[in-house]
Amino acid sequence: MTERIPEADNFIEEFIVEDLKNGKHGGRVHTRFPPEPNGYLHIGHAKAIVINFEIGKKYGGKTNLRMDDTNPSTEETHFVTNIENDLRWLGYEWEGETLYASDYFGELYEFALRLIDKGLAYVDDSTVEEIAQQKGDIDRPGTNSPFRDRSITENRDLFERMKAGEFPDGSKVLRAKIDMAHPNLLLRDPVLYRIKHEAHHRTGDAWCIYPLYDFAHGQSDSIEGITHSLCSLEFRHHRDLYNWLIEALEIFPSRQIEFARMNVDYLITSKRKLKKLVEEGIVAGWDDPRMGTLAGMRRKGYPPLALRNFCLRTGVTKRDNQQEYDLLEHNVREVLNDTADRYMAVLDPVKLVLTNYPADQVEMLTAERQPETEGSPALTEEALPFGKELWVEREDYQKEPQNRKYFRLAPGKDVRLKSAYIIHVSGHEEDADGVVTQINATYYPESRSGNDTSGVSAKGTIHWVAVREAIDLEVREYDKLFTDPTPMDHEDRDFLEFINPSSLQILAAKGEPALAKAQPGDTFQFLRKGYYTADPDGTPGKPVFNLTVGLKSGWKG
RNA sequence: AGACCCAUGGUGUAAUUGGCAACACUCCAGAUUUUGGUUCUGUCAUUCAAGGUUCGAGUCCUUGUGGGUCUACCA
Repeated sequence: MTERIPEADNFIEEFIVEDLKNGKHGGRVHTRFPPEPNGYLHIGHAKAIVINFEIGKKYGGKTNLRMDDTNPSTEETHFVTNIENDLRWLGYEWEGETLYASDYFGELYEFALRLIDKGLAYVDDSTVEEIAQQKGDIDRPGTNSPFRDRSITENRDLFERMKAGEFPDGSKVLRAKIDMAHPNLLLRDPVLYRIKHEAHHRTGDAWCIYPLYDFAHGQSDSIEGITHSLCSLEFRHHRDLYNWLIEALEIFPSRQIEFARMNVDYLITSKRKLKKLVEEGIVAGWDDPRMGTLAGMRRKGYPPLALRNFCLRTGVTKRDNQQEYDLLEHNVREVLNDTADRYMAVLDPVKLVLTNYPADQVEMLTAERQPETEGSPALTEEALPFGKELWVEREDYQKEPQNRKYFRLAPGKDVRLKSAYIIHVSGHEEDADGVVTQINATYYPESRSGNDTSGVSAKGTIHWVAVREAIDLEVREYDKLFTDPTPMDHEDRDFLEFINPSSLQILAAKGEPALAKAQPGDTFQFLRKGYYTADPDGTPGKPVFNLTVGLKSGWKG
């Protein structure tokens, strides 16, 4: 077998390549994504998912999905299903079944016993406050617990009785016996097990003692034979404990490597804050398109490929980073430009009447739907009704344009109606307030799209919808949820002070009839406006569309 | 303040591990365009500071500066 090791693209892969070259673990690479099933996945998780799964894929390895469910108080099964859905949607399939740290409770308990037997763990009767007190300070060594020197026999007995349910919550914990003066506070006799007489979402009442993160995560990695355990920077200090436990327990040496989590402008990734947005009714739910959750971005219409590209292209390093919103949106547009079919919808309609067009005539034109891709022009398909009365965009009309380079509707202008005719604008009617109520124009009968013999040239092209055949659309125009790119970074102000009051505008729009077939999740480009995705709230009679991302506009009028 | 981590255009990431600092996004300008979209071309802009090693330093060393993380019976 001649194995070629792929070239490393970042420092984590450099470590992996190094391990591979040294023949470590027999050339095996095994990563994992270990969410806690107590909330919804967000863009930050997406980054971790992409890193873990892509590395697994790249180096011929495997990636597990493991629920880090060691705290019965906060975890629920329905989150598990959600996480699985999000992962599949993102485009990843994990190795085998979904795994659970709680499946290892038995082994973990044995590990604890092993530690006790080695004199490396003890049962402590101190209270939470006392333990915090003993911990010392950042520049003050801690002090030993009065229970630190219990005999192995006594520790074993006490721990077994903890498990048997003889003691109430909080009365005892199991602690590792390391060094109360260690510069890394995590090694000052960390708590390994706590008593919680609570039912667990999977193990039910089988246990009343539960391991803490530091005594569950690394051990789960070991049990699963994870070779590279990738996590975010804030776990750096845990690595010392992670390694200490591997040595003490003499178990499979998984290697923890930390990378910087991804931050994105205008998006928050704090579970607690996300929850607050939902609970205070600031957003419609966890899947509100303004949320940085995967569910929200899915509903907004972000293609999974765009998210993967975004995560991949922003790289993997150890420095704090703040990604620009523009880059996220660029990745979304890039994918959608290649994949979204094109339709016309008028978001802010005003009536346009073609005075020289027969009143009862309806013409079926053809429109280009598929986007033009390299080498193949846009395909022409699907009928598009045209008539005397049309809806056009209010902002596409100006009574007296100031800019000489304005090419859209205005008195005296010739403008192309996309896929239809060129028209000559004669003028408009307005109400007492000067608001335009109708635009009048004539059309050039020989200028029909596809066989234009009129000789008329129009600089501008606008979208439109035939009044009689138009269907009603509810269009939800989403904007950024916050007015500040980093609402969490203000020590003196709460992030809720930066809520964008106009992050959602609901529009009564007019769409071409073909749009009636839209299924929830379908994304289209509304010509000249943006990409819109059909929302589950829509009904057959009245589709609802969410703004996924707007088109860029080079117009600086 | 102790330990640990980090520092390259506006943002993010590269630089064959000591050999002409580049790519993407953004901005701006132009070409093409029946979407003021896409595509194409071009412009502006970068190594935290000081010292040292070296023919040569973004890269190695020292000191400093700035930022981050850590004192939950959460993960």
